[in-house]
Amino acid sequence: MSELPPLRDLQLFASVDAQTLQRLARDAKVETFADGEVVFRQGDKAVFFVVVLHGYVKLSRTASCGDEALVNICTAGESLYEALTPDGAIYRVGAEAIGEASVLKLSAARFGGLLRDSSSLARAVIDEAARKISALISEVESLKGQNADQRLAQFILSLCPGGEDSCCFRLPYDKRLIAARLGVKQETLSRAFAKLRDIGVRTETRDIFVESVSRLAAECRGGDRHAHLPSERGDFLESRNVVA
Amino acid sequence: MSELPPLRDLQLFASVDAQTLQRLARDAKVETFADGEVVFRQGDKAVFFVVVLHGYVKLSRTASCGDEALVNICTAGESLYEALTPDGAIYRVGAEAIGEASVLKLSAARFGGLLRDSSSLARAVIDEAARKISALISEVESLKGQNADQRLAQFILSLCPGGEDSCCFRLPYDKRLIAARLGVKQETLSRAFAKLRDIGVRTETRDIFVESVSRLAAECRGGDRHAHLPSERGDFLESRNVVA
DNA sequence: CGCCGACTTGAGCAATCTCAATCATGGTGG
DNA sequence: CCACCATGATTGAGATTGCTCAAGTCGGCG
Repeated sequence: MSELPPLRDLQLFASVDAQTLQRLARDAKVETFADGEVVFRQGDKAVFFVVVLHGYVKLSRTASCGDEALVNICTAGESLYEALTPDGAIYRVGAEAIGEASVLKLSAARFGGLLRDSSSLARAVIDEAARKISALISEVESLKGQNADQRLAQFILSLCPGGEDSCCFRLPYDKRLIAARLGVKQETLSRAFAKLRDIGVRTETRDIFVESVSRLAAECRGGDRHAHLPSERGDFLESRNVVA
Repeated sequence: MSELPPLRDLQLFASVDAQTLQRLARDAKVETFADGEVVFRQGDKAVFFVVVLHGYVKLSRTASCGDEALVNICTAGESLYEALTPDGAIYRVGAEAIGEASVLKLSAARFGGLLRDSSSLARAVIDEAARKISALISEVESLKGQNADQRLAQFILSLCPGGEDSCCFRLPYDKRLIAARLGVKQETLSRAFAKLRDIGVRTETRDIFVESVSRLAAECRGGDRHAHLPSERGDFLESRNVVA
């Protein structure tokens, strides 16, 4: 139970009116989780609307046959909106902290009420949903149309800070999770990393060094086979606001 | 340009207040399309919020390398919400009629304004977004965790009318599209249909006869390997409303 | 030192794709 | 009525991709 941070700083609430923000703050609870701790389970009654404050929270859905599909990895400022069923009654996916993480919990019932009263809050939620949809469409697109190597290339690309054509940075979480996120087995991911080595992507445990971001971007579009149309950076991370 | 149908009858607008509905109707345009006609193109400026009135509209996204991933097939009462980018400026996917179809076009600018003024409309959009998210999560889940046979089984299952354990019905669109929807090639789909024949799913061109729906449901959970946890009907089609 | 977890690598296998041939089926024009 | 074609669907054979299982490496850390 740590201090309540200013809600205004969260992307989700950036343009919500002050009064609503104040009301939200009134019953907001902050909770911290250690690595691997469960935020909520798939099937639980959805009593809270949850927003990530810091760290990463993994959303995954386990099918009746037992295998688990990673749905998203949410980070600071994102809600766990996609965890809710369309009727908002239960969580359709489970949520678990990756590394230490803290979240904001808002009473779902009260949140629903504020949604009715505040158009800026409603708008914020609509924008948030649009971002989630956008990210999911990107995921479906890459699952259907790209092989493991290309998906990894795109993922790394999405992590590259803009600006320089060569860059280095650290992977946000371990390779087991990256594999799950890309929808492949760890062994396959490992081999994909090996292939990227040939086009100037060096990896050292968790550190990545990209020789040429543009070279990498070309890889996403299919190695060397085709090569036209302007590049378009994939959005494993997203931003902005929606509808009209 | 046909008659404007009562907006109230569309699932999307079912619980929107009368005044807003009236305002929506004021500038709503109905447009009809023949099979294969383009409703809008990927990258177009998003000047309309579009809702399907009847028939099917295919949403697909073509990557820079040219191959096209089917994102969704929308039917009566559904909006083409997921076509919008998070900032609502352009369409991130293209829309095309499958067979004859008609849609409602609402000025995006005006729609945005009404969204601010009417909490019931905002709520309707939030619910719609939640349904889209739910469907997309199901799709990601099945792409990551199931093979082609299981995906087809689940798809057919989602088309079975409830009630009887055996049933027959007609496929809503041709196998080319079903293949795209499931993310496999037509040949693979054809072989998957052949396998389902062994477990009592007979196909005659476009007509399907399912001997035992429960037998089919078992197939989705992994053929015969595992068999616990209560069944849960996949949602290629969805319904209901959201967020506490 | 020795174990453990995370990662890598190898070899064989299964699922899916690709390319190509074949088979309805429905419509068209003679 | 029939020959002919176009389209969608099926089937086969071989190439690819990714998976499984198993072994091996590497870096902490007790």
